[in-house]
Parts: sequence; C-alpha cells; structure tokens
Amino acid sequence: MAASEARERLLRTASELFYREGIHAVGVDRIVNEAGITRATFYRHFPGKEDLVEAYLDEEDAHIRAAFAEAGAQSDEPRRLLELVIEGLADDVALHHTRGCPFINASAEYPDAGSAVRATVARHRSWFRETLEQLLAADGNADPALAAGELVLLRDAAMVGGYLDGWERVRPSFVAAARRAAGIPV
Amino acid sequence: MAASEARERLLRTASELFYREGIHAVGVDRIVNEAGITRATFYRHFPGKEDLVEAYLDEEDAHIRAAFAEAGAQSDEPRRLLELVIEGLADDVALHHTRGCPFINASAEYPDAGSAVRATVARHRSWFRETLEQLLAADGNADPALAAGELVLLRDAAMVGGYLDGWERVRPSFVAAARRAAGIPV
DNA sequence: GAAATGATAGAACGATCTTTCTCTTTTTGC
DNA sequence: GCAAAAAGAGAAAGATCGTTCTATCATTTC
Repeated sequence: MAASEARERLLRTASELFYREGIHAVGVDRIVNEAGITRATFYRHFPGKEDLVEAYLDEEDAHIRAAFAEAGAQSDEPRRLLELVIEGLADDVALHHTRGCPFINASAEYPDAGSAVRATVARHRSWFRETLEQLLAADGNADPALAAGELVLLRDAAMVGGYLDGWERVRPSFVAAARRAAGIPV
Repeated sequence: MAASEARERLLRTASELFYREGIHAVGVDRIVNEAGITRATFYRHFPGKEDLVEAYLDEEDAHIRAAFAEAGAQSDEPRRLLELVIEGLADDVALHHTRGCPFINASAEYPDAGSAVRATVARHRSWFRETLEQLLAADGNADPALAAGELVLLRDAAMVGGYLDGWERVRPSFVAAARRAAGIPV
C-alpha cells in the first residue's frame, strides 16, 4: 500500500502553493495543473479541498515532530536539547519558513475555531507547548509552564517577524529573548 | 466635505467582515448587502476591492496612532508612557483584537511583498518600531533598537497567541516578557 | 486471463467572484 | 428653484470557484 505517486505529487504541490500564496488564493485548477494530475484523480484521493488543507497541515506537523525527535537523538541532556530547539527554530525561520508560520497563516483564513483546520492547528500547538514544558521541567526550570508559554510566544513572533520584517532584523532579539525565557545564560 | 454616510457604513461593515472572517473569504456581495448599499455606490467610492482593503488597514493604523497620541497626552514621562503602552496593548488584545492582528492576518493573504496592501502593513510596522525606539531612548534604555525589536516581537506574539490560545493563557507570559524587554522592573 | 483498481482526459454543473452597465430617485450646493 | 453630485435598484458581464460526471487507458491482483 505504498502511497500512490500521483497522490504524493498532489500533496507536495498543494502544500507549496498553500504556503507560498495562501489557501483561498489557490484554486483546484492551479493545483491539479501544476501537479500534473487531473481533477478526477484529485477527488479520488481527497473528499474535497479542505481535506487537502488538513493533510498539508498534518504534514507540517509531522515535519516538526520529526525535527524534535532528531534533536532528541542527538543529546539526552535537557539543557543541550533546549539549545538545539532554539537554534533549530532560528534556522528554520531563516531557511525554510520565510513566508511565516503555516498554522498561523491558515488560522488567519479559517476564523471558525470549530473547523477541522483550526482543530489541526490547536492539536499542533498543544503538542508543542507540552513538549517544551516537559523539556523545561526536565531542565529544572522553576516555572516550566510560564517559560513554555514564553517560548511559544517567541516562536510565533519569530515566524511573523521573519516574514514581515526580515529575519536578520528579528534574529538578535529572538535569540536573546528565547535564551532568557528558557533560563539559559547568554 | 463630510465623508458620505454610505461610504462610512461601507467601510465600517467591510472592516468588521474582513477582520472577523478574512479578506478573500468575504465577497463584495456580502459587504454591500450587510452595509445596505448597492454595488454602484461601492464602486463610486472605491476603484476596487483591494482599495477597500487598504482603507481598512489605514483605519486600523489610524486607530493605533490615536491610542498612542492619547497615551502621550496622559503623561510626559517616558517610563510611564512605556507602561501605558504595554498595558494598552494587553487590554487591546483582551477586548478588541480577539481575532488576531489585522496586519498579520492580511499579510497571510497577500504574499506579494510589493503589493499595496503589504506596503501599508510595512508602513504601519515601521512607524510602530520607530515610535517604540524613540520612547525607549527617551527612557535611557541602553540599546533602544534591540529593545524595540523585542517589543515588536512580543506584540506580534500576543496578538497571535491571544487569538489561537486564548488571552488568559498568554497574558502572564506577555506582561512579564514585555516589562523585562523594556527594562521595567517587575 | 479476468476482474478490480487507479490514473487520464475533458466536458460540464451551479455557484460565486469582481466589475460594469443603464436607469431612476434622492440629496445637496448655489 | 435649479443644476450637480450621490445613492438607489437591478441586470449582466466574464472569469473562476469547488465539484461531479462519463469514458478510456494502464496497472495490478487473484
């Protein structure tokens, strides 16, 4: 049951278009044309466009969790892991996510908090917050919940600021604030 | 030269719809129906929908500048002004901007950095950053540019976090981080 | 080899999108 | 009171939206 090649091309193309140009701004025509498939193939793999949006966000979520797992494989020390996470975030904004945060951008287009898309966003954010909190607690942080909250704040800010103001302008403030929030001496 | 009443109703209705539901998600039909005007009136006052979007963002910009001016009228002390700004930001997210930041949300839908909408966003953000920097410099901050950068970060984060996670969850982290960033003892 | 599944091709659906048009009525300024 | 500007109503343009359809071809599976 290897995922079909057409399906993978479809999802990859849609993800890139959604991220780069926005969701409502990209029509099904664009997607199927650039993916080199037909509408029939599209609707055989996904019930509708919104399910494709969910798959796009699920994929982003999986990427980030994989990056965390990879960092976890590099070190067992909580302090070192926190540093890796902060560095990884900075690199990610600088190199890959230069058009903002996929989850934040999608939420701007999906105001209904009960929608499936927003539920996917909420799931991702909960996982991120809880993972940071556990990491901070393992590092002996005095108030892991508060510190995790600050790191979530700063990740959002880095994504937005990197997109709208340019990363080179945001980087110093972000790194300084993030290390302080995590209780890591600068 | 009083702005016509129909135009005001149009802009007010459009602003609310754009903010609450997103820009691409709201059609001209919705706007003119809910504003109680006709398409002809719409296109007499604005060349097109995008100009209405710009007017919406300009209005948001004017509101925030007015709030700053009002704070400036309350005190001449830079330190007190910084506190007022941080408190005002927190209250604004809690009470009015519960659907995120109008500029960030609009930018999610307008990926072209050269577009008129994005230019309006950039103008607003430059003004905000520079105003903060001057305020911090007047307060004797050691590195006003860095601190202003951190406050911009934190405002973005507060807007996004308040929308997606709920303000009560974000507030403590925001206030603590903002006062620290501005060099105000907690 | 037959049957089932997945992909291709392309037309077509109704709905909605932004914009433009004509015509009539109301308000405003001098 | 008259001329000019603004707002009203409503049709209609042409494009694009998401979705569904029929029919054909390729590939796999038992």
